Amino acid sequence: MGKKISIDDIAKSLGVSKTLVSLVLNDKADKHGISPDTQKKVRDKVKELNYQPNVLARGFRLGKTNTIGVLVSDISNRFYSRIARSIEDLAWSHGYTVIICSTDEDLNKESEQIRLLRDRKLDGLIISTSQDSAEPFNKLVDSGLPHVLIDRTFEGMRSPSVSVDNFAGGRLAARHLLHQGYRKIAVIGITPDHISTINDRITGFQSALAEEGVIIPPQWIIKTPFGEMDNTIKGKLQQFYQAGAMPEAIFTLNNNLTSACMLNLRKLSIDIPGQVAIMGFDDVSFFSFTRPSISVIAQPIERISEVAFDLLLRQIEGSKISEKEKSVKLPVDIIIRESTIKS
Amino acid sequence: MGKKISIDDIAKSLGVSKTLVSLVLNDKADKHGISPDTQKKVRDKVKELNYQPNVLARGFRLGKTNTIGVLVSDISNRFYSRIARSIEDLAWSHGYTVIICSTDEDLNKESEQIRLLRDRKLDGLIISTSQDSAEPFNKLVDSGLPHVLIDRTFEGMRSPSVSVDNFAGGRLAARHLLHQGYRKIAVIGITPDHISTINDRITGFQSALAEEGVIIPPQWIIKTPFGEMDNTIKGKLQQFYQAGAMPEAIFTLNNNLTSACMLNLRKLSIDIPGQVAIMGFDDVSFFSFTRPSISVIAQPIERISEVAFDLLLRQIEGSKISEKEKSVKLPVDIIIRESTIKS
DNA sequence: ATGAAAGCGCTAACAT
DNA sequence: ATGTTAGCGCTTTCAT
Repeated sequence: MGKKISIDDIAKSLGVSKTLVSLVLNDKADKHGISPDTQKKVRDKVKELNYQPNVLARGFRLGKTNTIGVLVSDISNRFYSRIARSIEDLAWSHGYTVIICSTDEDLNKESEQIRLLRDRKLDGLIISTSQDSAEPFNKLVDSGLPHVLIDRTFEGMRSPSVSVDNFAGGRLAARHLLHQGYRKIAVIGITPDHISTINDRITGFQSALAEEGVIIPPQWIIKTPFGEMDNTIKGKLQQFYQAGAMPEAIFTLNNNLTSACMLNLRKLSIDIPGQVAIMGFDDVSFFSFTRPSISVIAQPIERISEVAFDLLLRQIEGSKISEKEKSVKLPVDIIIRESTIKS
Repeated sequence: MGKKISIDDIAKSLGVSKTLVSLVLNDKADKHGISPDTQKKVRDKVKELNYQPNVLARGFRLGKTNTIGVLVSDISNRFYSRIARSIEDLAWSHGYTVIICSTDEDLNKESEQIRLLRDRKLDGLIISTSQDSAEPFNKLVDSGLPHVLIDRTFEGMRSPSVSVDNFAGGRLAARHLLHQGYRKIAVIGITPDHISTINDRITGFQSALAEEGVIIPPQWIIKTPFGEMDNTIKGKLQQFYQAGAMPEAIFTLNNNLTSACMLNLRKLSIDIPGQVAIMGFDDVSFFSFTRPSISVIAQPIERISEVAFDLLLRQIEGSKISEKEKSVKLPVDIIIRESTIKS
């Protein structure tokens, strides 16, 4: 309706300078010794005219947008949507809005998105990366764009990161399975091959198995392309089934894999855990009421989000992050349900 | 590394005016009869210097940001995260980024977010609203901010909207349940009371039941506050159970309710569908491999997103939307699985 | 076929 | 304690 009120309008209607108004509005009035009276006058007028600062002009001037970006492989994946949700809450409470981008595990798409978000002068980025090397992030560090990697990281990377102890998670899973008496165990992960979380989970898993002299044959370490999950899993499962060479247990490396695996086992009328046990990585509320309910390694989602946001905010605000704080590794939990319990 | 290149830099290094460069960059060169030669020179230099336009300056000047907002009650709800994901893909393919906001079913929070996004000069909004009246949106229409409501709408509202035929969905569910021989049926929805989707589902459900002379007693129409789902449902279920007055079937009005209901029934060791049948609204992939798998009314998520984005884009681009197109209502499907089949 | 210059709304260095 | 002014980088009207 009414045309846009600018800072100038309110300055003029008060017979003061816009500097003054700007100062008051940005809480710098006291520092500049502007009298309480004038301050009040300004604030009153702002209310009266219902002045809304032009955020774009401000951002343009300052090169700051109060917006952060969250890049994940797929926002409709429950793990990431919960992370996004937590970050969103934290962000809003600090006056930031969040832009969400799904990268589809495509490293070029991710680079493109980072470029675009950078052009838009986002203040910072929280990224679960699909890159295959630390290099792009070391460049990011050099460029000075605040960011923190979550979930997936690289050895010896200079970017701050918060991840989970995937290796320990793998070990936890293996120990439990071993303890239940399973020895012939398959693992299902996703490609590409460089995803750190997947690899750490696998190596942790293998290391604990190895201690008991158990080795997973190569054909039982399955990796499926993102987007081909269902087909790959269906194929492999059928193949095992028809060959009469089903593993005794399967360790699925993220919640989508767990679901896809359950679904296809179900279709083949294979009993869980009677014929195959299932152990998943990532908990999802549904897993507690499927039948059987599903044992998982659970990640501390809220905590990941909190630490990541804190690390990001501190960078944005210009504080130095010490080397110690730079790579946070959070513990995981094992939740034992029915899908792995030998009857 | 290198300091930021501006349009001026490239103008100077070419000995031309920045007008010229701007014209070329915005594909208005031909209209202004700028020679192909010069155009090429400009484009080459842009590449050479790796010029990145300052999006903020541009947005400031134009009052346009190539950003749209998506407001939903909770981005970690699977239904909304899938909608968000679809919209995100569409948006990116049209050069837009998307800001996501969760409103927690809080109408004030939603208003606040709309205000903030408007201040940020977002080009448009796609909203699954928590408001209790059409009024704020009629104001939005007047204010000229492009937007479209999804999922939830109001009668006689002037904003474009795309929703699903919730009434028909309710009927479909009722018919199926009746056909299976269930008569004593409870319904679980969420508060607040004005959510159109919930109400339409209920009235549709009741209308089909009524045709067979079946009436749901008031105490079997349960509504739980968002955020209290689990507790409310647990309480009610226990109460029914202890009173020995379990309904024969329960119609849960969104995917979270369905999950919470399944989970608590499970905890009480109540057999589904033996003791109670469950029919849900909203499909989730997990529902096909829970045991029992869950019958649902499924919504066309991709389609909702497509239509909504199209409607929004056309507004942003300034085309008039005809009255007919303004309220799109999409059909729903019923997916019959095990949770409602009488054995 | 091309350029000069104004101005979008804001902040901050520099007066006074 | 308050004001003047110069820009941030871009688009666009109006000249030439």
